Amino acid sequence: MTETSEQPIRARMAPSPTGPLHIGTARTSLYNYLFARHFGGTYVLRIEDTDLARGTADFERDIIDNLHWLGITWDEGPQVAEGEDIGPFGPYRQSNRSALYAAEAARLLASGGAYHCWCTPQELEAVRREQEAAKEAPRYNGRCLRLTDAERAQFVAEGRQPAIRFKVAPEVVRFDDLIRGEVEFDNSLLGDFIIVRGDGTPLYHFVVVIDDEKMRISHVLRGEDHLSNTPKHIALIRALGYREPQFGHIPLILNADRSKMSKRKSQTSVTAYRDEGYLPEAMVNFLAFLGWSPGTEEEIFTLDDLIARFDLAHVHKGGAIFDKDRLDYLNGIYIRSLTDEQLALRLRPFLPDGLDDEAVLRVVPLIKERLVKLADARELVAFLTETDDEVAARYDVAALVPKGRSLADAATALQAAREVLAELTAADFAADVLEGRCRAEAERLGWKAGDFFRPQRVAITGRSVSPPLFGSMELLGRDRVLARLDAALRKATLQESLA
RNA sequence: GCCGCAUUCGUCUAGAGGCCUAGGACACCGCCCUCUCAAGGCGGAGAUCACCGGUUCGAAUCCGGUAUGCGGUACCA
Repeated sequence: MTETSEQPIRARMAPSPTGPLHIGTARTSLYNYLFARHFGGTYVLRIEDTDLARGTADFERDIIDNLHWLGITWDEGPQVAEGEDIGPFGPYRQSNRSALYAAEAARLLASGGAYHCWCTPQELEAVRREQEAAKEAPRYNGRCLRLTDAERAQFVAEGRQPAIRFKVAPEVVRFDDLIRGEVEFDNSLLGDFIIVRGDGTPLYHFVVVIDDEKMRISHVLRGEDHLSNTPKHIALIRALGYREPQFGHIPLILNADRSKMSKRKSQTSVTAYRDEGYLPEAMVNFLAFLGWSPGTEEEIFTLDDLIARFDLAHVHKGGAIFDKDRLDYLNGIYIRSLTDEQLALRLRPFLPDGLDDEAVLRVVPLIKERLVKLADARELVAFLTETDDEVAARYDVAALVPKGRSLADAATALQAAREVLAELTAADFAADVLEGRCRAEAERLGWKAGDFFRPQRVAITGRSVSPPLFGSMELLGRDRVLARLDAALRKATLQESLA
């Protein structure tokens, strides 16, 4: 396979801190990580913060934190936001590498591989419009390549700051994409492009090539949106005398309408999913399968499983829609695979402080298989922290009444249950005991158990959907259960007397 | 417009010429279980493998064309 070249494998992720960690970036980072780890290679994090205003520190922090959250680790690069770089090829933030870029630009200028361009944005825009009107490919017309010394002097005198433009050789560029196979482009269609702005800051296409070379990157796995950019990069690589890494372009993650996943149409920040209570295990498993499969029917994979099994041969070529239903399903699987102790720990940040750690651990068995996301726990356990009044205020008396029964019936059942439960001591208030008593009572009265339990469920939790009734009662304790039953009884009789 | 890439159930996918009357999973529907809701079990529906034409005894799989979608075409990354 092509991926096992003699070169040591070095892969990288190169996020730009222009926003919080994006789902697409996370997936690309994951694939690179899996690839590097699978082959025992080195993984590098490079922050692409060329020419970005301040305020990016927060985004860098978000990106690094969330990559860590996903379980992705790297051998070189900043390990924490604003932290020191680790690794022999730093600095790993492009904002700290300006001198390198300037030197390489000067080298290209000296060799004739690039030239100064004095054209203003307005002039370029005008040319572009003309070309479009003439139905030509819009590309640089090469004016500044043919400038006379006098013209050049004139621009300098005007105080114009030249950009640096790369001279693209008009040749067909071919490369063997790790995922798509042989791809070829005609670079004569490209036109010379700018690599350094008039203000001296370098552009993406230029710095990415320099950094990948200087950081000895052997394999560049990136989104398919870069496929068309690759011939530019190869042209630059050749002009600079660099070694060509292997390129692989992975399919895009799509919005529901099949366009490239975007903030406008989808929830794209990893943090947002994290805040909803998705588990990193589920996220990783889900993301990995958006564009890759092991080639079998297995579908539950931990990060380590993925490292062991990941291969480029099974990476798809077509894009994949981000299907939240499937993420939900996987999240449930991973939630249920945790021990109660582990789940309690993960639930902690999602639950009110009023519930102590002990209480959280006790309620976990009741809600575990009812959780799609960790945040769902809030509503499920609310009855524990709500006051008796708050619970009573949540429901209408009609909710107490089982189908086919009257309010008077419900009151009777409630009263009967109250009496049976009141006989128990606080110490005997255990789910199995409670259930036994209530079932016996239902039978004695000739009620179906489910119907008999309904008014109690509503009275105790304030909701007609709740965790298992008797477990809930046990957690609440004798006094509060009786108080809530009494409150329900009062509501019912009050209603009856009004009727 | 030009260039490039892609195209199997609604979705994620298995599939590398005969094992495919196309398999799994999610979602959906039904039944079972059941104190509600879930979880779980069982079953159902759902894809003329984008289309057309080749190659071949045989094509979802190979070739060509078309269509559609997406991406790129910036002094964005």
